[in-house]
Amino acid sequence: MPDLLAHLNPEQLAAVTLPNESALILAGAGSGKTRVLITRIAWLIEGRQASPSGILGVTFTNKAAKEMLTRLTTLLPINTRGMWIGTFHGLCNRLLRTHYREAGLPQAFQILDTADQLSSIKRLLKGLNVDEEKYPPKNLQYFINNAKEEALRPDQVEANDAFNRRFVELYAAYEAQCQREGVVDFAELLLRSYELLTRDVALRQHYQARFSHILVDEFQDTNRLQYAWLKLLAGAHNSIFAVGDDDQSIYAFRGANVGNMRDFEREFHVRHLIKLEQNYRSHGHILDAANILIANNSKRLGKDLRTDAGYGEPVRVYEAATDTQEAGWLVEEMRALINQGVSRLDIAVLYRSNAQSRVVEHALVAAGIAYKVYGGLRFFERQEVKHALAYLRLIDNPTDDTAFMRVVNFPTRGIGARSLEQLSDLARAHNCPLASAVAYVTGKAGSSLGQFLHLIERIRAETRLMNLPDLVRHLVQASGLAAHYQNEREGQDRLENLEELVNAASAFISEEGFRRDAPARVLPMDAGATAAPAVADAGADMVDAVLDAAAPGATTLVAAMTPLAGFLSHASLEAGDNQAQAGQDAVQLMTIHAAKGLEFTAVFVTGLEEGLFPHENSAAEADGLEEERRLMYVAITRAKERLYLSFAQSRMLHGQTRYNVRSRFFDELPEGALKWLTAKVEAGARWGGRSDNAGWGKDWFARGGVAAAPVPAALPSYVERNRAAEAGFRVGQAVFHTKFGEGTVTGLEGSGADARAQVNFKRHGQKWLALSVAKLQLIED
DNA sequence: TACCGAGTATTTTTT
DNA sequence: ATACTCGGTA
Repeated sequence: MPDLLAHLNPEQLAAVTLPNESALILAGAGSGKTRVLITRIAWLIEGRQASPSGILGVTFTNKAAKEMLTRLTTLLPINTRGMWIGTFHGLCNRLLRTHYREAGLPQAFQILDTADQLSSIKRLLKGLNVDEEKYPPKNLQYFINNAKEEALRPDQVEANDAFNRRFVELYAAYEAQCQREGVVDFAELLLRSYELLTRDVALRQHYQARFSHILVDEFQDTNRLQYAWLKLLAGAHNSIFAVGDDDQSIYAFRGANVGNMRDFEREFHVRHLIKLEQNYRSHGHILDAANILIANNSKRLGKDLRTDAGYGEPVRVYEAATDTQEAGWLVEEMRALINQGVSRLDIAVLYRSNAQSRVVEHALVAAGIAYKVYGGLRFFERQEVKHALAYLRLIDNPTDDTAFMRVVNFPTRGIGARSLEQLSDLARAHNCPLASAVAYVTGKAGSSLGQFLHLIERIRAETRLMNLPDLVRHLVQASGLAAHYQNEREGQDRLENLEELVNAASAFISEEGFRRDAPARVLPMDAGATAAPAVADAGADMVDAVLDAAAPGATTLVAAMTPLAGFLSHASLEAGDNQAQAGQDAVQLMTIHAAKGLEFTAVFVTGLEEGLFPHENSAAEADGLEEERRLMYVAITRAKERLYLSFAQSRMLHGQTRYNVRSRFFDELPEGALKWLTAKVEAGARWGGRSDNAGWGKDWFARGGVAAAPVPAALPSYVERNRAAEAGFRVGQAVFHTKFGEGTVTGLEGSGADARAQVNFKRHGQKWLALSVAKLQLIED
């Protein structure tokens, strides 16, 4: 036991050894929060305060869950199998797989990822003849997910106008469609298991009795539903050990609710709020910059990072004339670092938005420096992989219409849009899956559809006793996917990915502890679509059958899934790596969001310009600026030894040159920690005396916004821009248009007769208007 | 059915 | 600039 606790600092030690009651650990960047989390688990188990099966560890990403599990295994010689450690979604999937009947789901229910969900919604709208212009599928998707994350079913959503009432109706129709097809989306995983535990008292008590210790990572990122879910599992007696950092909350835009931290403190009567403020990552100047910057935020729980490392190098600041020059400069700095022996892997270029990577990439290519861009398509999201998965889904669940539609005519087999429309009409008329509706289609269309169905049934029969990798391999051939990509000019990569899918299946079997020769599916489903009800009724047998086939000692939880169902869940829940090219010693390029949780010896934060970072859109959002500042805080705290901040006076964006001012964040950093590589030009001097720094209201952006940006006199558009400004047009300005009504200027561009203003109208959204034509009136306030 | 051109929309993203 | 979607035509 002493070993376990050795090398912990006093705060870490206090956190790890807290008594069994709910606690909030405010863990700053680089303060060893993961270490505390896993040491806490190990300490609980070693001291026999908890058994492995009493532990519930929740994270947001699969990566974090995996790391927790691996580090735990190195720390403790025990087997971690009894523990439930995983993502919210992964754990909910487990719960629903185990209790699919109580949850009202078919055993082979499948998980829709975001793209699947969207195509499901599009199909729904088409079937109902809904005007997609008026009710854009994306908006409906957002509406549905939002409602679900507030734990609201259609009958609970408040709709005050006809428009929203229609949305609610469509939400209800979408739910019915998912239920009919035996699929759940991401939010549904959470909501279903939340409702299951709410409704089923015995089940709830069972799990409450089991999980005496609940530990949550990245607590600041939880949404309302996740918080409610945790609360439900905790019940009256279990404790929650919540670790998080309100200063690193950067996901409000997708529903994260930092307020959960305060609610948690209050509702769980947290007596111990422990702050981990000792930072083991960054040198002093870097930390100072981070501390001073974040102190500008008002809604904080409060925390200051400190380090034993010296001040180290100052934060270097560079002002470039253009984005190209900025990229050129950073490549030179990078060269110097590499010459000093810094590994390329230890150098990162961070930016606010993905579009900014391009100019940096160009410079790196020209300089011959290897680099890696994060954020592309992930493995399981590639079209060829999704096609193969759709076949797999159809084999496992014939009622999955999303999968059906995806591959019914891929590779092409002469089934056109007309036939499919006819088919979906029939399916709707008979209220049955597309696969079953094929029987009602007559004529030539009917026979091609019949052949497709026959193909699926044949593959299902042929693979009945196959293990998962063999099944996947066989399917890739039998479906015609392999032949299709062989004939395609650019198909080589896709073929390789399909081979990789076989490997992924193989790896999945090993990782999950399935016996290698266990069949991928256990129950015969050869009767096709009509077999679905029988499958749903066969639950207990199925579990026994899989248990029998699974590795000795495998948990029921894993065994409650067939290898195929498990693999399909895995594919939806863990989309895989999203790096462009893996391997090799390469410089890392990514958005700041993607960099959260990572650290690098040297970090370049680029594009620090008003409008870009803080992003102009954040002006319109509640607490938008504070979130941008937290993002900046995250960016700064990624750096261990060297931090470079840069901005450019002009930048190519959306095919247009924009002139920006340096980010306000420079004014919030301690001058003493900075070293300006270019002369620092005072805001006042640049702006012809305009250096108002009033509070930020609805026009905070206007102070440093695009239109007000000082432009070197030599640049051609300067005079015109000024003229526009003289006319009173500036970003943030409220305007009125006779047709579109009230709005706010969000951008200005062009010159003379071409001068245009971008206006965000309250009722009509964003529009570009030519100033010479549009009758825009200024609204004074 | 495949390809082309017009139109459009470009903050951040995990599950 | 660019990437993606959609609808029309070969």
